[in-house]
Amino acid sequence: MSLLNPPFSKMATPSKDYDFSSIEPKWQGYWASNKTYEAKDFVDQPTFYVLDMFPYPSGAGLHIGHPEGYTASDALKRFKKAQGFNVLHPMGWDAFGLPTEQYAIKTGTHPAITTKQNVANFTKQLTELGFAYDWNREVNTTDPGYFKWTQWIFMQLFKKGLAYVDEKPVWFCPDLGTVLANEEVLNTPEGPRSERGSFPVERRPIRQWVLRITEYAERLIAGLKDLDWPDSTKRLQENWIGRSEGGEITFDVSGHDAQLTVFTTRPDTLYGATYMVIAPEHPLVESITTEENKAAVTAYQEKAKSKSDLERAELAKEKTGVWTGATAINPVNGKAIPIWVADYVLMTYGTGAIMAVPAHDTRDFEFAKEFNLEITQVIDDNDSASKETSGALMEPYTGPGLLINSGEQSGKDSESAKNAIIDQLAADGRGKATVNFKLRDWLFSRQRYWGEPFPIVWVSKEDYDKADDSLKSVERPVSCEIEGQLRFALALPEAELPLELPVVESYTPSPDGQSPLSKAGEWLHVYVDPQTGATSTETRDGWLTGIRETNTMPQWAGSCWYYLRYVDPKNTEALIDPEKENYWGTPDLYIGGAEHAVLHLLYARFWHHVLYDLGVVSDPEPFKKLFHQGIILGEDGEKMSKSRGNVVNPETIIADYGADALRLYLMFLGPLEAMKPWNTKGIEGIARFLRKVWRLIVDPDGNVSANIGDGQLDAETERVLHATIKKVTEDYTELGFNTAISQMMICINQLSKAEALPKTTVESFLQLLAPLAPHQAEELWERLGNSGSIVEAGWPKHDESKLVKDTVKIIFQVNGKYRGDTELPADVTKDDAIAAAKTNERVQSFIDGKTIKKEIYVPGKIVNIVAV
RNA sequence: GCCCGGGUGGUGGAAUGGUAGACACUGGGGACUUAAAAUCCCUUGGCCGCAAGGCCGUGCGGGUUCAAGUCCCGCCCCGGGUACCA
Repeated sequence: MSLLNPPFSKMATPSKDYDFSSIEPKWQGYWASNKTYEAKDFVDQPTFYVLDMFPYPSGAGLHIGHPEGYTASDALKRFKKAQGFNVLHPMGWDAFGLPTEQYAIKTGTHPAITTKQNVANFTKQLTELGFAYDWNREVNTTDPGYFKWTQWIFMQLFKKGLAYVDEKPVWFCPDLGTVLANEEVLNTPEGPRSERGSFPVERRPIRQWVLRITEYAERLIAGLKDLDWPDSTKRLQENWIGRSEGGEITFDVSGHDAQLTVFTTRPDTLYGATYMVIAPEHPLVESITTEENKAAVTAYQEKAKSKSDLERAELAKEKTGVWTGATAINPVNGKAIPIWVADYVLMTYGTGAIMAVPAHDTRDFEFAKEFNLEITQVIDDNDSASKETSGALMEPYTGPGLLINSGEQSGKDSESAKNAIIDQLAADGRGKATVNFKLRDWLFSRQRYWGEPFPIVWVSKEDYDKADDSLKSVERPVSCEIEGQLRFALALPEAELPLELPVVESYTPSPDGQSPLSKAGEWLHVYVDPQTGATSTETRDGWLTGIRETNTMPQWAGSCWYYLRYVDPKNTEALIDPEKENYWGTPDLYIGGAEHAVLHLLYARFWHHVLYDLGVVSDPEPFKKLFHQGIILGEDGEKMSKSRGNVVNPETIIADYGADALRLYLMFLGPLEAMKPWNTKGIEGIARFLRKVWRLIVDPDGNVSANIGDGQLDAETERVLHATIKKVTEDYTELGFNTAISQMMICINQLSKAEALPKTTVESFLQLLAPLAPHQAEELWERLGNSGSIVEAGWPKHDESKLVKDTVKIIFQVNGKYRGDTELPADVTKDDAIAAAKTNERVQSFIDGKTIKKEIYVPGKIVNIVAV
């Protein structure tokens, strides 16, 4: 055999049988040149938009995880197209990103060049898997024609007052001279270290852009309600946003003209507040700490600063803290209570200060025990909490109950006391009901080269006043200190977009953590027309002196809205044409990994809500229906990774078995949403199935099999065929590919037994197979004498009447146990079925001499006789 | 700790409250072949039995039901997410 046999090939397929290595490229070329899967705007057909999470085109190429979700969407696309939908199934590249930039730092290769090569490689690999995307709609986040609109969206956020600048602590590694993302920092016994090189890292406050996602928190929670998403993902987002209702209460600090405001969800426990805690970073620490306590407090603050969040959490078991020496006055009972500093209180949540109620809060209880602080019970536990003989609590009681030791509030139940106490405080302006969110504003800048530049120019206060309002965030001007000078942010005019990245000599951030763009002198310094915002490198009369923003946007930016751009990818006038937006709507289905359950999906929803407010899109929610494909594990059941050496490479599988086999096998492994181990041996069964299909239609000489013609199908085979059409259609609709494939296996086993096969029968079968094994299906479709793509032939329909059997198998049970069965007419009556059961010998032997208590007949299925 | 998933043969998995193990993989036996590949047939949850057949069996313990892998209650184990959110 001519193809025998590359040394590493497991291929066992003679070319005569099914030569996928030539058939597959043939059809890939056919779909491309015939634009079989081109999505046409405004065609009078129902539309279906299926969206994949687009990949980051890494140098490593595709791994087996990519084809899993992509096979599902490709199959669904082909299925929907055959059913007569105008299908939009595009692909693109989330191409800004760290690895490309690091490669640039190492080799000096411009990231755009690397990106281009990687995209070419990914495109080739995706094509070889038979994914027929509408490449006319390809988008690339690094393409200026694309990021022009990413920048445009940012500009709208800026003008709406949803963007601001703040000094936020970020991880910085002096040895690497770079800012690191949280996930690039490891927690080691020696303290936080860089993942690469294991150098010490520290938190440094660096100027950052921040987006006010928290202003949309309420809407982002409310919007979840009507989404067809996995419940677990919805809950994850809900918890992430973390809405909690409570109140703010203001305490006076004794001996100071200062107040301490805390957030609490339990205002009902206010009488039990026996001390207060403020975060080490709290601004009041310096002013209220007494002389005697200064040294200890400062030392504690220093220690807290060097701890990572992770350490702070891990060391949580043992509570630490120091007293400031100051006290506060509990507004309801006038009691003076000590103010402590402790890192179990986070500056980033609420007000950075709490009232501690040790009797009714686990953390406060632990802390009070550690430092011997007073514990006053104010909610009656109804004797449910364990106590010492003295009556003191041995554990905090966090449940509801009646108030005790609470002055005039005593006797109220805790639920109604929450409002009552807040109302009481509100009367003197010491409290109000508030809602707090765990969600924090979105840190939206990176000190990197390979990202979208911000369309922002910084100018002095005087110049800012001269500039036209259309360039400003009018309601909330954005300002900050740059190089010791107070500066204000102006947006570029739309005509200046896209603002492209300058050519730089080095992609490494500067030693102080500034972006590489800060060294691009010519690009950096500009003059600005105060009226239009136009920029120039040369000054003109009355123009303002500005410097550009040197941070770049994070990778999330480009992926926040790409699904909109697919609808109108080449539009230079607008982000999206409203008529096209209206025609296609938002994706009917979004398939992607659960690892993006929170961040990507939340950020994209936020932007979409903003675009909705701006009138750019007609619906506030972008992803109505979401599906998470599972993860393919290595053969050892562990996560695939190079270090474990259990990585399965799709290219090798295609070389050995073909893309159709890989696609089918990926879907056959188990439910799409499940986490499942790869098993290379298992693919044999799929390869066998495909060969069987081939042999059913093509004889050993390569001609159409002699038994295919216009013969008559026997009744049982016909029943199986129609059952298969029905099941496969239902399963595809719900992405139940594994069971659809089983059913097709059952069908092919039945068909291979049939003596005569009408051509239409095998054609129907091929139509069912085509979404998953498109190459082979097209090839056989053609060999059967058809022209055009199989997808154009529509989708087979089952005939319910062919499914009806004349007889049904009735199971006989005695006391719920199987004791026999028989074929009976499908319309058998209850009495006849029971009578038949009683004549069965085995049934008789189990009911003989017993009293029949009950007889149950489940029509068409079961007779159960209860006898004792 | 909290929040999600999930525990079914040697393996991946299937099963609107109605014969548990479909469909595959692996293993065993056989046919074809000089041989191999490919293909086809039989067999493949455990125990007992020559057989007919019987008993047990879906993580564990209870419960509801004529009937429970499926529903309810209480646990155990595994995987993922999250981390003092006041």
